[in-house]
Amino acid sequence: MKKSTKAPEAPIAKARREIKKFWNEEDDADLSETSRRKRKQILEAALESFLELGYEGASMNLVADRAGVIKQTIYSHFQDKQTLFQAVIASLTTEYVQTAIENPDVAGKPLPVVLRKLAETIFSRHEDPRHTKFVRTMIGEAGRFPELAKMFTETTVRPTSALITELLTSDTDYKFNDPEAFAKVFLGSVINHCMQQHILLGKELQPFDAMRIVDELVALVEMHKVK
Amino acid sequence: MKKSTKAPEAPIAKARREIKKFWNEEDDADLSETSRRKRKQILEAALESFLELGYEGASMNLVADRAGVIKQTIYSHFQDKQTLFQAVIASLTTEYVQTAIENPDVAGKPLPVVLRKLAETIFSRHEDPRHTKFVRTMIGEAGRFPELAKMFTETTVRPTSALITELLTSDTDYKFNDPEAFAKVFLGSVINHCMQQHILLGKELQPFDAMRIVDELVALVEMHKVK
DNA sequence: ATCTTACCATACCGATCGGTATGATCAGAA
DNA sequence: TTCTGATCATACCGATCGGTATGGTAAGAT
Repeated sequence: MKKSTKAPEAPIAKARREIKKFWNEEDDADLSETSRRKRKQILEAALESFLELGYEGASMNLVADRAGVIKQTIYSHFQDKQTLFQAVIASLTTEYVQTAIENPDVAGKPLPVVLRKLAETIFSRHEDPRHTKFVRTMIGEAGRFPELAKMFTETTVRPTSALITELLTSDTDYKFNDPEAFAKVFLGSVINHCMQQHILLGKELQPFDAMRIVDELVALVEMHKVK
Repeated sequence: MKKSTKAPEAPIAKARREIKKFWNEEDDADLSETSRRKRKQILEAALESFLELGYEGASMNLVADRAGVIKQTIYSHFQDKQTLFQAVIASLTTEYVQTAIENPDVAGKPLPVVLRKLAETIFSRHEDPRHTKFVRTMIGEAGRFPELAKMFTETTVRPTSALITELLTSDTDYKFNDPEAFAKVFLGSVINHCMQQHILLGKELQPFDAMRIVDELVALVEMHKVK
C-alpha cells in the first residue's frame, strides 16, 4: 500500500550533492589540521557576526577578532567578504538540509502521524534563535545575493514540498484532487506560522499555539479519507 | 444572515490610528510648502536607497544626492539615520495598510468569492517589486529593529487574519471547528506562496500558479458547507 | 637541520562612513 | 525693506571600512 520511505531520501541526497557542486566546495583533505581548525573558527565567527549584524553591518575586523585570528588569515581562506558570506550561508543551509528529514521512524505510520512529525520538526527548528537569524539574514539579502535565496529554496523548501506531495499521493487511504497544491497549503501554513511568530516577533504580541495549526491541518487531511 | 461589511473596516481603521500614535506622527501643517516637499523628496530617496541596499548598505550621502538635497537638510528633518529608516518603513507600512482591504464591493457576496478576492489582493501586491524589497528589508532588519517588525505584523497580518476569521464565523452557510486556525491556514498558504515565489525567488526556479493554491483553499472551504 | 608554509602583530592604504561647522544664498512674512 | 529661517555649497571631523604590505615566529615535513 504505502510506498517505502526510501524515496523521500533521494531528493535530499540529491540536494546535498547539488549544494556541493553549486558552491564548488573544495576538499578539506589537503589542508593541515590547524589550518582546518582556523577555517572553522573563521566560519563560526563570521556566522555569528553576519547573523547578528547583517552582511554590511558585520566587519571583517570584528570577524577576525572573534575568530581569534588576524585578517590576513581570513583572506588566505576566503577571497573576499562576499565569498565568506556565501560560505557561511551555504554552510548553514547544508547543515539545516542534513538535519532536515532524517527521521526514518515514520515508516508505515499513518499519514497524519507522519505529517504531525514533519510539522513538529519545522516548528522545533524555528525555536532555535540562530535559525531565526539565519532566515532573516537570508531573506534580507535575497535581493543582493539571489543565488543564496535560490539555493535555500531549492534545497530545503522544495524537497520538503515534494516529500509531502509524495506522502499524500502514496497513501492510498487518502485521495487528494491536487496533492501538490495541498502539500503547499500544508507546508505554507506551518512555515508562515513560524515566520509570523518567530521571524516577525508575533509571539511577543499575539502568541498562537502551533498545535492549533497542525490540528486544523490534520483535520483537513482527515476529510480526504476514502470511506 | 451575513454580517454587514462594516465590521472588517473597524480593525483596519484602528490599526491606522495605532500607527500614527505609535510613530508620533507630527502634523505637517506647521511646515512650509517647500519644506514639506523637501521632506517628501528625502523620504522617497531614502526609501529607494534602503530598499535597494539595506539599512547599513545605504549611506546618507547617497540619500542626499538622490533627493537632490544636502545632508544638513536631511538632518534638519530627521534626527539620525535610524530615525530616517524608521520613518521610511513606517510610511511604507501605512501605505500598504491604507490600500489593504478597501474593497467594499464584497458586501453580501458568497464566502468563496470574498476569500478569492482577498487572496488576489495579496497576490497582486506581491507582484510589485517595491513591496518585495520592502518585505525583504523589514524581515532582514527585524532583529535590529524589532518595533518595526512588530508594527508590521500588528497592522497588516493580524487585522487580515482577524478579518478572515470573522468572515468564516459570520457566514452561517459554513461551519468551522476552529475558524481562527483555519483563517491562519488560509492566510498562511497565500502569504507563504508569495514568500516562496517572490521574496525567495522561487518563481525563477519552480514557478507555481497561485490559482492552484487558492483553488485548493476554496475547495477546503467548500468542504465545510453546512448541508 | 633546513625549508616551507601558515600564522602572527602591526601598520598602512584610499575610500567612505555618520554627522557637524561655516558661511553664503534665497524666499516669504513682517 | 528688513528680517528670519530654511536650504545651499563646501569642507571638515574622527572613526571605520575592505583589503594589503612587511617582516617576524612557530611548527611540521623532508
